[in-house]
Amino acid sequence: MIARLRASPALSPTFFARPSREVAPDLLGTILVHEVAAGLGTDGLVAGRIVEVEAYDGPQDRASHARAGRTPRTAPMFGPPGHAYVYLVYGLHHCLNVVTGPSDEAGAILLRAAAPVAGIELMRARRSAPHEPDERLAAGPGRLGAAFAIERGLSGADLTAGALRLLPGGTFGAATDRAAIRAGPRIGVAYAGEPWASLPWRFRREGDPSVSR
DNA sequence: ATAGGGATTCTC
DNA sequence: AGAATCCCTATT
Repeated sequence: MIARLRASPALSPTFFARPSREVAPDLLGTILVHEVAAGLGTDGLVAGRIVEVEAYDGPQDRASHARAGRTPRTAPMFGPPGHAYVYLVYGLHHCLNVVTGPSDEAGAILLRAAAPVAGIELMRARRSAPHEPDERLAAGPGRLGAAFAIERGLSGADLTAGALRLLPGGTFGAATDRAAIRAGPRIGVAYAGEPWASLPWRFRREGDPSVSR
């Protein structure tokens, strides 16, 4: 399993070069992999199947971090597709996004939850959650960040090549069928006002136990 | 320089 | 329901 994950080619930049709300549902079922080099304490490979995402658009989307235009923190959102945008929320949790659309047009997709497929004990150790069921270890954007050892230094990293990457869905096990995808409003964006707060830009696999609560 | 607040999670 | 906790962004 680990060897196959290491050998699999990642999704290409062209996959991400579309509007975030179009890429978002296609991300369900893809596999997030992060290999951390030995010697850092919590080294090893972890992987999980993406089961929940949220699309964010450019400055016109008042729920998006791009609403203030290009700033030091959000610069990756205006960069090339397929790269990471990482931020710290509430001073506590690191959240991982994938940048979409062409360079100079802001767009990103927040990875909100994944079903663990490899490195499960490593995820449990990083989360310091000895009694958490396997399927809940990356159930939520902050939990996913901790389980996958996401940090701000990864913001701007290329997710189509490198230690942190996304693999196509369907390669390992069944592909996610479109009928099982459910759309709804994004979480925690009431401050954006209408219509942004109600747009159905959160996508998840219906009934999957790893979706956030 | 400083104030206000957040794309969350855990515990009480 | 409330706390934890840091850094971003806008304003003075």
